[in-house]
Amino acid sequence: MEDELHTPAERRRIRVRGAILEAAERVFAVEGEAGLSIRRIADEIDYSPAAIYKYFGSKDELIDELKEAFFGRILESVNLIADRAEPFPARARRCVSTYVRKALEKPHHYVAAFSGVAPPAPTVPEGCEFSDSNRAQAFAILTEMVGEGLDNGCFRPERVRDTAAKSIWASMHGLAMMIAHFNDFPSMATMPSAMGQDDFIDFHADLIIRSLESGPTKRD
Amino acid sequence: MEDELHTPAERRRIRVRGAILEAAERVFAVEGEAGLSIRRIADEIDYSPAAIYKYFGSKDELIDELKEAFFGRILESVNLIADRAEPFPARARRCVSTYVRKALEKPHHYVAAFSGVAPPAPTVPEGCEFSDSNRAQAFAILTEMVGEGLDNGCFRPERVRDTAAKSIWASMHGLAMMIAHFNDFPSMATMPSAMGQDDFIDFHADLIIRSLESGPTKRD
DNA sequence: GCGCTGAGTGAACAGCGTTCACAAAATGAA
DNA sequence: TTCATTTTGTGAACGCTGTTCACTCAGCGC
Repeated sequence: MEDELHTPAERRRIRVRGAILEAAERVFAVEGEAGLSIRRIADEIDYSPAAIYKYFGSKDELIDELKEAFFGRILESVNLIADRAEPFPARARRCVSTYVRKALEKPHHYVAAFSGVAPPAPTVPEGCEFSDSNRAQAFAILTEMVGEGLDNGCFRPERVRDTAAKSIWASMHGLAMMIAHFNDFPSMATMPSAMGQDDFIDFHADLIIRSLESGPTKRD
Repeated sequence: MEDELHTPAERRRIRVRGAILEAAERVFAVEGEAGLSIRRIADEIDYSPAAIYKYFGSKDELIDELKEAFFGRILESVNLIADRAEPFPARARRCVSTYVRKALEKPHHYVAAFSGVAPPAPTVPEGCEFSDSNRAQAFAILTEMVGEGLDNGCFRPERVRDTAAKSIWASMHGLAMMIAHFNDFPSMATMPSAMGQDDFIDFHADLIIRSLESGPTKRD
């Protein structure tokens, strides 16, 4: 593809733009949306705050790019698992647990990506953080996975694929949010759990996939 | 109990405090955390911004009270269902769907309540939004429900109660967040779904409970 | 009436996102 | 090279935010 940009001006531009993103990423990962200010980024890269606006239309636009890129990386990892040669229900569980683990590598990113509330009216999606592309891809991966389970005879056929896919997404999203929010989940301070975080992710993934499985509940 | 406060000063104080909370609640429900400022509340109740600080230590403290109260109301509703005389797996599903529906009555409240990220280190829980009381209650309701299912023989006994309870919480939390974030979930713009939001909540609740059920997968 | 405690206020501080007029630099054309 | 044009970067400002502080004033016990 035509990725090479020739003129020095173009190369300088994408380099500075990259530096802005990189500084923002660094601060955001540690301090979250609260600790990230335009002036902070400007300090970090030795530019004036106004300079940022030559590269990004607004702070929201900049942050959206961080979120989308991160979410894209999550999907990439899940895709790698989904395409692997591995017996099916185990592979499905692995997709779920991979999604959750990847999301938790940058909790601030993940939580922020889902922190907006869409307007209730059927207006233009203004508050929505995700590009249709990322949403569609997440959805496509899961739908394909469910379809495979149905073809295998591994999943009950009574429900349509996309509904089940969305349900899976909701459940694994919920776990990622829970762990990100309560740092000690599942072993909360008020009521400790015998199970560690890593085992719990696997347990949860198992429950999610099991809810779609057909036949007697066997376990490996 | 001794709820009656006698002196006029005391009564005036709780009245003004209530007015602040009520104004904040009103603005917050419609415009979310972004639209809620101390000056806005002050305008709404015809006080000066500084006056708010005679009643609340900080804006965060005020908002935390809104979130906790709302979450408490959700739990109240779920508790009502949990205590009802209804055949078991159906009642369990109803608890889940009630939680989600209640949460979605004020999406801004619910999302905001879970939007923080806890610090990774084993420090004092500073960023945590929930009082131990609310967390513990949510957890207790679900644990008791799972226990009942185990005693019924309705649930598989292979896992401990509190682990399953937390898994349920995560899954239903995920659905509430998804719907709050994507206003059109589950029927997203890129890939429409045949199922409406209400039916989807029931479907998801069914999947969650089903994942714990023992025996052949029968449906009513 | 006197003193005191608490409610309420206006002004200010530091920080925020953003804009704008302007300087400096890089670019393309002659 | 020289000139004109476009792009990149800046300092200062605007209006907003949460919060503090010295201050006034009303209500209360004595």
